[in-house]
Amino acid sequence: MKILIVITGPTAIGKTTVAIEIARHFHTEIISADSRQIYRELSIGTAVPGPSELAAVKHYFIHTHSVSDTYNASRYETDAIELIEKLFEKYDIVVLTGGSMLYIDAVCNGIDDIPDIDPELRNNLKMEFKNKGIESLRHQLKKMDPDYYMKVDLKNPARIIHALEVCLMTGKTYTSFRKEKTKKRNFLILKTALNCEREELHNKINTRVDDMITKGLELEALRMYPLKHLNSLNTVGYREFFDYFEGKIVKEKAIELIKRNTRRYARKQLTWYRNNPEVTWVHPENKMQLIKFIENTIHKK
RNA sequence: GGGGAGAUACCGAAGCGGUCAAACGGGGCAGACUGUAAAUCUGUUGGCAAUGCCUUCGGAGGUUCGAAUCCUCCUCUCCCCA
Repeated sequence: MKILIVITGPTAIGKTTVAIEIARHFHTEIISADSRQIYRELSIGTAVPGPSELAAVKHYFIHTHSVSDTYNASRYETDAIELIEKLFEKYDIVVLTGGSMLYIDAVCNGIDDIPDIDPELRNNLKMEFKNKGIESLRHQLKKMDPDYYMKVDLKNPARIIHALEVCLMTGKTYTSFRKEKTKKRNFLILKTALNCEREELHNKINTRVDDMITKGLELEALRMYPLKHLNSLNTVGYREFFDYFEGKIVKEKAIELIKRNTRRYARKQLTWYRNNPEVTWVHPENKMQLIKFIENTIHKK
């Protein structure tokens, strides 16, 4: 039986270090599940593994794309599954690590097939939202896909726009694409997540952000400033600096906001799996517990 | 030493006799989530055995059927004049 070991958890908890130790222990490789570390222009602000870490274990999906490429959870699913199958020809165990919960979900459970959306169409809908407000979008969705209209969060423009763009693009309802069926994978998935006391996590986040600043996050963000409109740069650590560059806030405020927004991001990540019984929680210092847990599972199978 | 302004929940800040456990903002916490997901959106935020009860609006008294709101004294902060 092939096993995919998922190691996730909030940002700054120490996933990289743990994943490397686990991968070395089981003599295998690491697939990154991080929606921002895939961009080669982003290093400091996304805390990509350093050269020595990348040399210690082979990593995939780090710096593989450009911020101007379109990438999303569905593409990641396709790419990752293809890679996982290839790696399983060589290894019995593969490690998947990262904090992008939707990406991990796409690999574990699959995501429905929906045609690619024309960027212009999306833009038009965005403009419509800006000019006419959400009510106009709701009204259209109610007509085009009443079933989904009943289900969606009607206050969330992103959801409504997405459903609408699918309807307009395909001429079919968004509901018709939402099979919501969990895809069966031909390998076992072991879900683990790292976590610690909230205060400890906040300390880790603060020191990490300070560290990013000394490493030159400001300059990295400045280089990205001309591309600030890209979704890939709607990212904690960059957008706060963009506001600073535009004189909207002072630098100290930007740094403070990066810390706050990172904390919030960590909280959202925790919410994703907190009540999921499939997930085994481990303290990042407790690698032995994690290794034992994995070995026990292997022996049972 | 003289004059003035103010002390409100985690923070900032409204309220100026009942409809106040107290607007609003921030922060915190909780949650949703299927192609933008480090995104987007929502709820909650004195305590509890909770359609009610208890303790709160610097402190101590007082007026009143009733006070965060009025009066007296005290403590502290800020500003102006000396």
